[in-house]
Order: sequence, then structure tokens, then C-alpha cells
Amino acid sequence: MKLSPTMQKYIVHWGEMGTRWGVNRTVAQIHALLFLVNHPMTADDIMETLNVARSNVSNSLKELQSWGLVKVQHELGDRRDHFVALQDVWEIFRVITEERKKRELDPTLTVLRECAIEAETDFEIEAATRKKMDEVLEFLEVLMYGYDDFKKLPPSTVIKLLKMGSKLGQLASLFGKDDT
Amino acid sequence: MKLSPTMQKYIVHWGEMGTRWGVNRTVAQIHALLFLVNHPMTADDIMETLNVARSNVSNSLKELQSWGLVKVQHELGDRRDHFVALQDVWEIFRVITEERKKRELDPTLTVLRECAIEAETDFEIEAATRKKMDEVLEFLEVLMYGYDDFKKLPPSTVIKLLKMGSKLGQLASLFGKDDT
DNA sequence: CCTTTGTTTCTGTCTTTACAGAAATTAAAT
DNA sequence: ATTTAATTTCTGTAAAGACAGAAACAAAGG
Repeated sequence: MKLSPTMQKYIVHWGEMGTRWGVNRTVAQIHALLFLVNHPMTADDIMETLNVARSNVSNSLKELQSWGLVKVQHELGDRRDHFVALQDVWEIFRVITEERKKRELDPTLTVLRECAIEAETDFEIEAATRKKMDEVLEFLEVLMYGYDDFKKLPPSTVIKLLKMGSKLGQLASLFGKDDT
Repeated sequence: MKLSPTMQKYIVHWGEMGTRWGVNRTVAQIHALLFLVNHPMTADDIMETLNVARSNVSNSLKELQSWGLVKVQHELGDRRDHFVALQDVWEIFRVITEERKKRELDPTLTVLRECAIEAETDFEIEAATRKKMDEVLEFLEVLMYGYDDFKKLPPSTVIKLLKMGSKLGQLASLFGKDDT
């Protein structure tokens, strides 16, 4: 499949963006391609379109499937796998956030909790340091539990909340005890 | 300076985390060190403590300063630079978010806007694809403007909002027109 | 059961990034 | 101005990651 210059630019940039956030370039590019395109593609289609090795496509697709961003489809009278990407932007965002949380933030939280506990009995550590460790932990926990709450809301509600923006802040500071 | 095992674990993990998010390991480690420690450190102190080359420390510190996460201090009768890290967790978070937004999200937004405009006149691109490009753009814009609003609020208010969590959602769906 | 088609795993190469050590630069103190 | 201390920039090496091509594997059809 031949890409229009605009789509090419889009996909290349998306790949670039990926690398800056620790995502493999090819993975990001394939994701962008499958997102933009309006029909399922085979691994060979992708390979031709992006000019990457077959094996690279295969591994990247596996990665994307493990993230839940891409699914396999079959077409009548064709035994090849056809791949389609999740098409809803908010859903994509939700999936990526959720997955990174699970893969990176959760393990981090575990380690930080261990450290906080060890620090309690480690008299080499100054009280001020211990306090800071606790603060980081508290920060991440508030953030994650907050996130867990918000992710349940429908996108339209989240959009409303985002657009209310700082008005919400005024509201919050009216009542609501600060139980930090 | 000798590190207690707990601090070592903390710092190593922080470095590990950094790499997963596109931050240089040493940069992340030095940041963690300076954050945890309760006094300014010289480049040589850091070098000894973390066992990395002097040049590496120098470059990493420059990087951290460019992010606004570390500042130089001078002590009476000592011409060496002493480095201190920002100590407030919420402020650190704000600075990092802001900086990454500036360095990565803003340029992305520019490219995506260019693409969206080019796509309008590019008849190789299907209508559905164009629509998806617009949706991504819209999504990022809502997110960024929302963020711009919330970052002005004091942390205590944000904490309150986060803790209200999904209750806010119920509120938002009561009134508030959905002007998407 | 053998052939064809499709997919994955393996192996080696290339590219990028991280880093150490040396050289060069800057700046303070005498 | 010269010496000394401090810091940065430069250069080469090492490690990690990305990727292509080949080989191996799996499965469907005849």
C-alpha cells in the first residue's frame, strides 16, 4: 500500500514520539498506520508499506496485541491474519495508560513501599529522607487511586471535567476537607 | 558519601524507571540522590557516591539544571559548585510534566496540526482517516488545555479533586452541557 | 503425507546511546 | 601573570536496542 505524504509524515512523527517515551519506533509506526488506515492489513501489507523486515513486523504486531491495541481478523477464503487497531482515541489512551500503569507504575509502587518500610528501621537514614520517601509514596498513591476513579467515567464526562478546569478548583476549595 | 542499602535500592530503581520513560539512567539516579539527600553535594561527591565518571556527572547535572530540577549553591570559602534538588514532590512533578509538555507534546501538536491541514486538501486521504486525525488533535488539545488549567491550582486542591474522584463525574453529568 | 502458505524464532549486523578518561577551558587566588 | 582548582568538552569504547535475513516451525489443502 502506498502512503500519501501526509500519512507518511504522521506515521514517521508518531514513531519519533514513541522513541522519546520508551516505545520502539517500528511498534509505534505500525500502530499509527493501523489506526489511520480504514481496513485490516496483513503483515506483508505492513511490511511493504513501511519498508521494514517481515520479522520486525511480526514482533511489533505481537507487542501491539499484548497491549490490546491491535486485534487479528480473518477474512473469508484467506488464511492470512489481518490486523486492525483500536479505533477510538479515548479508548486507545485509556488502554495505553492502563497498561503502562500495570507494567511500570505498579512495580515501582511496590519497590517504593519496600523502601519506605526498610527505611523505618534503617538508622543510617535521616528522618528528613524518610519523610521524603513517604511523600513520594503518598503522591503516587493519591495519583493512582485518583486515576482509578476517573478511568471509570465515560470520556464525555471527563471532557466536561477537563473543560471546567480551574473552575472545579474554586469549587473544591469551597467545601471538602483537606485530609492529607 | 556512603549510601545505605535502602537508599541505594531507591536510587537504582529510580534510574531503572527513568530509562523506561526515555530518561538517561545516570540523570535519573543523580536526581534521586540529590532529592533524597539533605544537603548540597559537589560533583565529586556525586561521582564517588554513584561510581560514575566525572564527565557523566557534569553532563547529567547540566541536564537536570536545564530541566529546572537542580540548582547550584555556593558555600562560604569553597569555590566548588554545590548542587541541590528541588525538594517538593508536587513541584517536581509539575516541573517535569511542564518540561516534557514543552519539549515533546507541543512540537507534536504542531506537526499534527500541519498534518490535519494538509489532509484537508490531500484527496489521497480517505474521509475516515481525516476524521481520525482530527479526533487525535482534538483529544490532545482538550487534554493540554485541561492540564494548563489544573496546573494553576494549589496541590492541596488537586489532591481534594483527585480524592473526590468519580463523585465529580456524577456531578459533571448532572449539569454541564457537553460541548464537544 | 507432502506441499504450500503463513508466522515466529534465531543469529548476526548496524545504529544509537551511554559512558569513561583525557584534553581543554575557565576562573579564582596568590 | 602564573599557578592551582574546578568544570566542561572532546574522543574513543562499550553496551544496549533495533532490525534484516535466514532458518525453523505450524498449519491448512490437496
